[in-house]
This record gives sequence, structure tokens and C-alpha cells, in this order.
Amino acid sequence: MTPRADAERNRAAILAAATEAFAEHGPAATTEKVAIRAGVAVGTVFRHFPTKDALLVAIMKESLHGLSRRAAESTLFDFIAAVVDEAVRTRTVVTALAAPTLDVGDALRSLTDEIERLLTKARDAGEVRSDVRVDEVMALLTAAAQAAQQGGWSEDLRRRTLAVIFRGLAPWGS
Amino acid sequence: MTPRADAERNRAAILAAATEAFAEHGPAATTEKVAIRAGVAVGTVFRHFPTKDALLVAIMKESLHGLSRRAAESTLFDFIAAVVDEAVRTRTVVTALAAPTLDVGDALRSLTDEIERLLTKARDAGEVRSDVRVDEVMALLTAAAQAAQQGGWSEDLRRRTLAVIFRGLAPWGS
DNA sequence: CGATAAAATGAGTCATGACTCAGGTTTCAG
DNA sequence: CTGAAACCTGAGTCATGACTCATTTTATCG
Repeated sequence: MTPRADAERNRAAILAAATEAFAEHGPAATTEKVAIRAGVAVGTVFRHFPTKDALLVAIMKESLHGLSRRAAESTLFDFIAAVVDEAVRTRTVVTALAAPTLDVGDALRSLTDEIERLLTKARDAGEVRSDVRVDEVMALLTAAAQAAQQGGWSEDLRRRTLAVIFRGLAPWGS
Repeated sequence: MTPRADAERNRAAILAAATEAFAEHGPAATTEKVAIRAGVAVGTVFRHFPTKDALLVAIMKESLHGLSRRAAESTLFDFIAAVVDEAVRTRTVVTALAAPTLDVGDALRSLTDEIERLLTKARDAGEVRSDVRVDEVMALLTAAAQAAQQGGWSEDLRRRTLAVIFRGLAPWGS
């Protein structure tokens, strides 16, 4: 049986509201605020998502899938720069990349796979040293995104810092 | 007038307890827990530090000064590695390096100065490119420490990730 | 149209954790 | 020794925020 029309409408509104709220305030965003933003009562939010974390996880998965999609049509360095840029704008990316306790299913795994593909491509193109593994790349990506966000890195600092990282990934003399 | 003997004793106990508690749980450590650990009542903690943040700031300053001291007798790369190692063990370092809202006075400034000295020395020794500024170094240090801690980087991952960063800081072909 | 089940509402419950303060205890100067 | 000032105590206050549920509203089906 398909859900009632208003239920579906509200669920969508809640997801949209939560996306904005978590982007602005991170996991600290109140369920109450999400409800208000969605034009709905708190109870309704909890009807659709049994737990605040469940809602958060839903948003995080969306965010991670979005990244995977973008990774598919990008290059390694461009992708990393794009993620760090977005991290400065919305808190969700970092929350998703660096939430050790919340279970995002295989969304992170998928993203890692996608990045591995970018890494292989970059390696084959001679843009990255052959001994660099995905681990480091994920670690560096997460680190940069997280620090950039919460340190409020200026665009200039972002550029210079990423330059160091990119140089570190590149083969000698390239 | 010098404070009463018991007051001084308690203050020291509170600082010691807070150091441990914040190292283990970060800023999330409860004032209550600190009090228990210090063998003292909550009220006593608040008598010595008007606010939980005041206590936290005191610990953070201590931590930053400790880092400055260690920086004075180290080299840039060794120092960075040491800080990241410590970050994995105690949460205080990262809290101190990456707490944008808490006012640590000039403790961060001092550390930055010390690191600048290390940077200059490394540059003169030809170990670091001449166009690298302290900003990037601080940014990379903070990023690595933060991510290492909260991602639980293994020693191996730590080593490989720092290798990338160090290579990025180094001049070509060194 | 009703009837009814699904959904929404929002005031209320509960847990947590920072902070207070009236009353008891300890230190120490004289 | 002794009394006042300085300290300490810990139950209680207050704010916050997740989550509940009795009651009311609404979508949908015959």
C-alpha cells in the first residue's frame, strides 16, 4: 500500500529541511528546528525517522552518494579540491566523512571505491606516485575537509595547503 | 595574601584531574567527573574555575605551552610527527589546536612563532621549499592531528600520510 | 458523502549537565 | 587556643533537547 499523499509530502519536506539545517549547524541542529523549517510538528519528524540519528544518517548517505556521483565525472585533484570547497560551505560533508559512530552502510565504501578509480587513473597518467594507496588519499581528503571547515580556511589558504598535498602525491619532478 | 593550603592543594588536584579527563573524553568530559577524579565536590571546581570553559582553557593553555616547549628542541618534521602521535593518545592537543571559539590568549600565537622558527631552520637546511608559509604548516598540522585522532589512524596510516605531507613540503628531488 | 485508518499535532516527560548557595568545616593569625 | 574568614559540600535549580502519546485532523475508499 502506498503511503498517504500528505505523508509523502511531509517526508520530502523534512528531508529538505534537515539537509539545510545539518548543512548549516551540523549534527547540532535541533529536531525542533528541522520540524519548524519543514512546516511540521516535532512528532511528525519522529514518525518518519524514529531517531534524530536516523535522520542524520539519511542525510549523510545522500551527501556521500552525491560525492560518489561527482567523483565519477572528475579527476582526483579536482575532486579533492571540490570536496574541500564544499566542506567550507556545508557541514554535512565532513559529518559524513568523519562520523565514526554513525553507520552509513556502504555509502562510504562506495565513495572509497570511486576514489580508488580516480587514483588509479591519476597513477596511470603519471600524476601520482605509484606507491600511494587509497587510505592516505581518504585520510588526507578527510583531514583537509574537516580542518578547512572548522578552521574557516580562506580560499587562499585552501589553495596553498592543497598545493602541498598535491605535490606530496605527485612523482618527483613533475 | 597567599591562598589557604587546602585551596591550593585542591586547585592542583582539579587541574590534574581535568587534564586526565579532557585527555580521555575531550571537552565532553563532565565537570562532575572531574570533581570526582579530583576527590572534591562540584562546587569546589566552580570555586576555582568560574566556568567549565575556563577550566578547559586552562588545560588547553598548558597543552599549548607544552607543545611550544617541545618545538623549541626539535625539528619541523619530527615535531609534526610527534604532535600527530600525541593527538592519537590524548584529545587535548586537538581541542587546543582546533577550538575556534575558546580564547587561549597568545598561547597559539607562541606556538605558531615557535613553528615558524622550525620552518625557517628547515628552509635554510634545504629541507623545505622556500615558498611554504607557516599558515600551511599550521593548517596541515592541525588537519592531520585532528583527523588522525578522530579517525583512529593506525601507526602505519599515520606514517604514510605524513610521508605525503612531508614530500609536499620538500623541494623537488630532495 | 460518511466511516475509518493513517497521519499530524504539540504539550508533556525524562535525562543530562552546567551552575548555585545555605549551611557545615578547616585553616591560620593573633 | 579561638574566632572569623576562607573553603568546601552536595542537594537543588535551570536550561536544553530528544522523544512520547492522547487527542485531533485528514486522506481515501466504498
